[in-house]
Amino acid sequence: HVLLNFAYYKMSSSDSGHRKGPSAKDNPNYDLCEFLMELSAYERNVTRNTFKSNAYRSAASSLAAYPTRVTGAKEASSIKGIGKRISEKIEEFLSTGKLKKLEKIRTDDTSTALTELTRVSGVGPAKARQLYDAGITNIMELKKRTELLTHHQLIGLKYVEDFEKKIPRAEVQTIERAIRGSLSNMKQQYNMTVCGSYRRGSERSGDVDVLLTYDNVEVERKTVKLEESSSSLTKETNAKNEVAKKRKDISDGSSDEENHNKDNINTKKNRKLKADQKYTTSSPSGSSSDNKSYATNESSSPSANKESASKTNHRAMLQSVVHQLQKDNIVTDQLSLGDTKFMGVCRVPPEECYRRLDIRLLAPEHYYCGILYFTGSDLFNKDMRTQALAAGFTLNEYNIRPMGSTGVPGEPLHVNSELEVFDYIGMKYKQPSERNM
DNA sequence: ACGACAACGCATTGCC
DNA sequence: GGCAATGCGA
DNA sequence: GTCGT
Repeated sequence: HVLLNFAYYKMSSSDSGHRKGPSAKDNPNYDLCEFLMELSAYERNVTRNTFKSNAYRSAASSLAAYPTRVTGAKEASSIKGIGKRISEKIEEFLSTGKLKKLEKIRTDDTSTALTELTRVSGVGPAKARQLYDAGITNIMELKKRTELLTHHQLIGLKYVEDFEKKIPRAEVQTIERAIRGSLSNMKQQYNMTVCGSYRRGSERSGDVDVLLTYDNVEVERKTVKLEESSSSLTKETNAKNEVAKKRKDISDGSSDEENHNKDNINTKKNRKLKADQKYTTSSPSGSSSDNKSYATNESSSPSANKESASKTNHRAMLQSVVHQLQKDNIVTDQLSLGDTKFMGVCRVPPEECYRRLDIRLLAPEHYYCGILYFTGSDLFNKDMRTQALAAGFTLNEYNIRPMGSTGVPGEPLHVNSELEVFDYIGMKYKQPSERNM
């Protein structure tokens, strides 16, 4: 049962025991939600029917939000996401206390094995099947066959127990402080917000989801640099002006509810242009005297435009951040690392558990749509996107754009706070804690 | 009866 | 080597 | 499996 809860939480990344997060233990249909989630896991891991799996999960989610105990099939099928087949199953469960289909699944060796193997992060339905075909039926056996695993899966195996444990709110705060402390020692300063269910006020989180953005002055400086070293100036000049404009927008930005902007101080040190700065695209060169070893690639092709330049910068910046966190013994392992997203593992002693940590690096103009999106909840986002469409906008994790009459999205609107997004689409602002849907 | 069910970043594998 | 497809996660 | 067309 622990296992199934895990699968559920893993999918919903929501909290529990607070507000009305799906399947809080006090919900009157808790047992029904549980068996639906078990069926969801079965469809995912065994039959590999994602849509059925999602349908069961969606049904469980609706049921979790239902205020009273369901008493029969008729009542059940009135709930969104619950149709004929599921209401029949609910009926069976209510009258007999069990489900024949589920009893069978529980005793099925293949099903049991696949579900167990997918406890390992990085092992999905396909890999689990592959391992099972190789004769591996549980985690103990898997530990003897590590040559079959990718790097991600090895880390997942190493911490399989820890990753199933929820993170108490106080510990998320500890981790947050540790990261802030570590990053404050870098020359490049970052704006940071911890999102996910934590930001919605949850007492327990599945992982720590950090969003970072950088101050535009840095981008501007580099753009200038590119401009100087470039033979074709037009594009770069435009890019510079555009960035400068946005920079102004942000510094002018009225107060937002979290004061993000304010704790991101631009010290003179930051502004100082190191003429002799060594830019490298590779090794962050380790030396503690040069934390700011992310780089522009000066030797990049002369036609380098804004996009390619910022891409290069992002990659180096995120690498630099991760490097710093490793140096300070916060990040212990890495699952993946790219231009915009790091996924890995952290631990802040004296805590013994290793925790999943995600870091996303966003361009400043994407920051507020980013924290909105990554704060969730999933259902809240879905609802908000729908309302956005109704109001003539399209909203995603990067920006909000007006929908032209042709159906072609227009240019992204400037956004300097979460509130502004709500305003655009005529929605009353909701505190993060009010977004648990 | 029948298609949609979100879209995407990163790692790995498959293919040329 | 390069690019597409696949798996996985969230 | 459910929903909308």
